[in-house]
Amino acid sequence: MYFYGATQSGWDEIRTHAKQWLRARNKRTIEAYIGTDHALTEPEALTAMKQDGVAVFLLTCYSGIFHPKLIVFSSNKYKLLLSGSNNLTRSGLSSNIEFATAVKIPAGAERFVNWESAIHNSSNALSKTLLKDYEQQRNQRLKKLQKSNVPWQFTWRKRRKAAVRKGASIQPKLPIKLEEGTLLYEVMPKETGPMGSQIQILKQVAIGYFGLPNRVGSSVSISLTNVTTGEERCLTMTYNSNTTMRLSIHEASYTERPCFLLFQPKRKKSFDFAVISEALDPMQFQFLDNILGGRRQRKRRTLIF
DNA sequence: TGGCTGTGTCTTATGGCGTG
DNA sequence: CACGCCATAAGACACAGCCA
Repeated sequence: MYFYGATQSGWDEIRTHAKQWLRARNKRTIEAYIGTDHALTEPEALTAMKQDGVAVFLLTCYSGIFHPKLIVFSSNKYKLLLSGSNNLTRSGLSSNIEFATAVKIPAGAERFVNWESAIHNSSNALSKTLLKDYEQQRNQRLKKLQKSNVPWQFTWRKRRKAAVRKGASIQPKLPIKLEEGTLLYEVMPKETGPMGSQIQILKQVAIGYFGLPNRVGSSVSISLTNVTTGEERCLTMTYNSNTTMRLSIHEASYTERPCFLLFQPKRKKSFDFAVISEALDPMQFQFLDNILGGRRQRKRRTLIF
């Protein structure tokens, strides 16, 4: 496959099917040629693909922008080309308006074979060094973007927002159900941490919801599971001397904002959580935004159901 | 050649400070 | 009290040097 950009959530959309496809017959392989232009491709996606048995190549020697969105199924006789407008991203595979078409060509079709060969010659197999280098330059770029106050997402003002009427009874599908005990927490545009991963927790919420003892210096360890990715981790929340309490949620980085966090208690000091971002989940985001009153203020909005 | 150890670098998690 | 800027501790990782 050939993609201008690939994200972790995009690969998550197809990884189960890809792995099943690989296992179904002997000698099946997947090769992925991924672009790095505009820093859309997430290093985590490349690592995950490689771990799942995909031969990953990064485009390194070309002019212009590497822009294809193409999947090729090859057999001895034919090649089936699925070419479209979507990248290997969750929004491209699920929520965007995209177009794709399928074309069957003979396996030896000269012009396409030459194209594939040219792409292969313009790329390098993903190595630790290559990945690290891309990751570093991408992080620097994201930091610069944040510092320059340029919003990550550009949306034309004339564009109408996703329409979920206030008080609408139809609830969009959320990764975490809004039931008794669910915490809906707004992420501020410039929360702290190197990549904006640190979320400050309101005192009332830290004590009342996460079980932090009400005295300076006390701390609580909580286990967090991202219900979208399945990642589980243990984090510490401390009552700092300046009455701030924080959590490092790297999924709520600058690139995902504006966004909401949803928490649901599982066991004692153990919570499921999900990030609902406006860019990736516009309907869900709008729905939650409406619940909180529909207008972001200087202070964060939060609600325990 | 392989294992161990010390050192440096980078990333992530955590906490302090200034300010409104 | 809480938002946003920043610093730093802790841990992961890479790599060189040494020795068996």
